[in-house]
Amino acid sequence: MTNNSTAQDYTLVVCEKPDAARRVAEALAGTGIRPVIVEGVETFEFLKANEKFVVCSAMGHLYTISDPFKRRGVYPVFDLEWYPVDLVNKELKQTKRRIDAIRKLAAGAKRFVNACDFDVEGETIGHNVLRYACDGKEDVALRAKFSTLTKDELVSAFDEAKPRTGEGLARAGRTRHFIDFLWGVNFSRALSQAILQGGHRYKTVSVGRVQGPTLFFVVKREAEIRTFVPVPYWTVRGVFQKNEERFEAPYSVDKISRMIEAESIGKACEGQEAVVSEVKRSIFRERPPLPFNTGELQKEAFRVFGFSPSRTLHVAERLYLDALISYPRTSSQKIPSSIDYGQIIQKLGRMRDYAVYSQRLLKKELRPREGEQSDSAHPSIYPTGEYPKRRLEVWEKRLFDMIVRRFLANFADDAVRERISATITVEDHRFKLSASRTIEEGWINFCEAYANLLDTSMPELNEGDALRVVRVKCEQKFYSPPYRYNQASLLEKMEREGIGTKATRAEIISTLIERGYVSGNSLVATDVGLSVIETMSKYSPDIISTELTRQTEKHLERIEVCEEDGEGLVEDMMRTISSQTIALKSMEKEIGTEIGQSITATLFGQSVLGACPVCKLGRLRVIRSSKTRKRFVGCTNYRNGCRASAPLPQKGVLKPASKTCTYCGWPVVFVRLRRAPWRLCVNVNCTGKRGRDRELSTVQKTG
DNA sequence: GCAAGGTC
Repeated sequence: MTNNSTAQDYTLVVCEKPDAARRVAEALAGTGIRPVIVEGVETFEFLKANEKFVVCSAMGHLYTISDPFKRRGVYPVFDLEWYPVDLVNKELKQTKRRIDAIRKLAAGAKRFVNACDFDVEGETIGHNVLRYACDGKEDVALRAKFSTLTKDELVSAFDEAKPRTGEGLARAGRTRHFIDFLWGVNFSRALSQAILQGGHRYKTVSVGRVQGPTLFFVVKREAEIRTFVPVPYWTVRGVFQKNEERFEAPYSVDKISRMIEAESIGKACEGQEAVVSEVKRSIFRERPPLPFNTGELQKEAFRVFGFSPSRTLHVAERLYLDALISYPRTSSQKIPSSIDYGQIIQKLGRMRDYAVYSQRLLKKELRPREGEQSDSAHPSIYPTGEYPKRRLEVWEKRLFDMIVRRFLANFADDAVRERISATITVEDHRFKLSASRTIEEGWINFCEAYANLLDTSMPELNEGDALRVVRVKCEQKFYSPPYRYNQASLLEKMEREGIGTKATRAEIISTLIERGYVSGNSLVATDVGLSVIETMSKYSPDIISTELTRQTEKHLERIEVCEEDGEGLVEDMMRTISSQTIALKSMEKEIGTEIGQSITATLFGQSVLGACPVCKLGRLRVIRSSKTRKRFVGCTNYRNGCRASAPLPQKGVLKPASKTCTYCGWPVVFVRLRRAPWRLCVNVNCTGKRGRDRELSTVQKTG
């Protein structure tokens, strides 16, 4: 940068977040930084080689796209505009202050530097701020490119900053915003409208480029489980005796597909002599676990504490805001030397729980184990060494401890383990036994509670030992269906498929749960989830396929390097979305009835008795009056005028029958009260019931 | 009361 400024001139530096602004200022100025509050927002002023700098920051995206008309019932919408996020989401007052501050500072600035994270979203954040808050400075601003917030890198990034270098990146980012809004908002509106048209009450139903495929993963798994046919197999285990000790060892083939084969092994071995034909000992090293990135921390906290990924991210966010850990949204598995880990380890040594480990590490050369993945904006998640200034909540303490111990373990020695495996031979059949144990704890000692390595044992066997075959056990088993996803394994699947980001995957899973598409600890696809997927596979298979993300990414990469401008891509997508939503709209009522019914079934579960014979649209369900606390049958379509209702016995367990009443078509329930279940058509006017009404009223009186 | 992506 040139140095021809007067004292009033200044360079305005725009960072992505407050934390980055402070570090940029510190790196460039060294000392002499003056914090200045503008519109309630902290900015930093300093002189560098006699040139004045003001560093300010956004707070993530300050601008977003929206439908200018905001009529949620109208779809498809294609005319979208960029807006300050506080106009779209009124809760975000903070971002308005940020924009005001930047606007004020921009008025007096002579030069502009975009110093947001150097990636697609960062470039977009900077571009939009320069364009909308600084009156079209996006083309004249310089771009400082850095991949870590270290002093050396920041200094050279500013020395080499050039204008118009991120155009492609910004265009890719802005296109991504458009694409996600077009697909997501249009189809979410279509589904929500359909449900209203189908005669059901309003319920938020959504799909999107990431939600769609993620839900589809769960639904596909659900289908695999429901259609799973258990196939039998047999296992064979030998019971052996050495001196007085009896023990079991599994056959060398663990699953045998035919019973006759398994039994013939038994027959061949029983009553025979067995010999320990081989004993192998091997020593191997177990390397320390890799540093935490967002996904690994979420998976580990789920495995050990049962924390959901979104809870983990929230707790980590708190720890970060309290300066206890580094930035928690990162892909990196690196611990760069620039973070001065020696000092951190020393500081951690002042905490009682970690003193021993700290001392041990400081005696040796510090070299962390690192993983392959990196992140352009941040290193892995590590403790800062700061002492908590408030009393941490139990869950915060747990996560903090897990992060500290993982960090310390990264510098510790390998663990040394021993594995023993023995082969027992009977005629020409072999049985296998093995065990492993830790010889030198190394890093395991640093995080014993979290290490996932068990010591196992086996009887002491030596080569040549003669054994008695006491018995051979054949057992029939069945192949099991695949496991349902849990929140951690679904997150892992999203990572593998490359959908969502480290910061959003957890949130998207939470959204699927909130929408009622999936539920439970092991994620079961609900009826709503199933019918949303069924509908979309008919009308817009694109939005539930990972292929949409794949194709989009391919185009975005070309846009990034200016081989494509993105306009053709967006137009193509608009045409697709247009025809798909029109097709869906023509079937709105049918689709809505279907999804609406599954919503009712999912939300009210067993309380739904069956279709309403009066309005034909709603479903009859058991309702408990909030006034009288009594239960009765009502129609889910009550809001739209259906007054179908019926009294119910107040005592006893109700179970809907699968068939309707042969006389009147109303639902039938089984009532179980003390004695055997009693079959009841809920319709008081049922023609098949003459004379039996007394029965019902008697029960009601007793209730 | 709609997406996904930043960030608090």
